[in-house]
Amino acid sequence: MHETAELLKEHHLKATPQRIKIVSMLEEYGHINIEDLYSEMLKQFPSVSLATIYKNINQMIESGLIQEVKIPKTKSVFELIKEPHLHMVCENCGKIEDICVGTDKVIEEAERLSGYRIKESFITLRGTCPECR
Amino acid sequence: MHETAELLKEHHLKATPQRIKIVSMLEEYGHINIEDLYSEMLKQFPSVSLATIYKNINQMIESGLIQEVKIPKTKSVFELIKEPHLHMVCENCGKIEDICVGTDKVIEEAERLSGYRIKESFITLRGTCPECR
DNA sequence: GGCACAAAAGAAAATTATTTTCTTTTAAGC
DNA sequence: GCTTAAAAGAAAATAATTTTCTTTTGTGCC
Repeated sequence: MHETAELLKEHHLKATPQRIKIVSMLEEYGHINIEDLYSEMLKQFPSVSLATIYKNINQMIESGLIQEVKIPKTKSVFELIKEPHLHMVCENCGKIEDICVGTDKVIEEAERLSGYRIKESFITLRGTCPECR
Repeated sequence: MHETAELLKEHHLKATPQRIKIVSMLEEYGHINIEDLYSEMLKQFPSVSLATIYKNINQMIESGLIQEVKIPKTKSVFELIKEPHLHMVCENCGKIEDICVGTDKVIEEAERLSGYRIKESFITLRGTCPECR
């Protein structure tokens, strides 16, 4: 059995063709929004329902397989959960890239200044990518 | 004329009572979502329309007076634009606090690693506040 | 202070996004 | 292969946001 199916099973989700496709797309594209997910799915599953997309995305979030990335001024995208990273968004071409830079410093200082115990960090930086300059 | 009206004028927005109230609330609460904005407005303007809230919020965003803060797992809030800061969200009580900690280090390093020219940073940290521990 | 007018408010309808319900289909264990 | 709980799909329902249109009002100007 291929790995994507395994991944779903580990998260207590039945490995349906639609789900396998969703996860494959997340692996392929890294970040994808509902609209693109749906139109890509339609190519392979002409009768797929948007409800199926939403239901699956929500289940995958609940099971801890993926997370929503809310981006200022843009539609949310979804991504597989992996090691901590930050998001670079190009305001020109819309591309989103992960940067695995140590965010420990900000977190540490914010924790000290605020007295909060920080569990998760969501960092999105906007600017222009090298190709758009 | 009071300062809030001045602020609106500077942003080329007519100083209507409804707008003055919205800005006052943003000043008072710091962060507020559409729902709370609406229910607070209703107390003073019983016939205010949700469309008025949305239209004004959008105009204020366009004019650069406020910005939307998209928070993972929660409704967006709006805030007056001021000096750069990050957001601390308590996952227990939902409180949102601004922390004016230098985020320059991450930005600098992300810029170096990614080759992007960064213009804006959106940093949200989730955890538990001192009162909830 | 009163007038003129563009802009804003409010009401209702329209659109878009998301969720729910219900029936049919299917993956997974035996 | 058979059973069954879970998932897919279709359609309706709900929620969120925007648009349209008419009435009202803030602002500049006299």
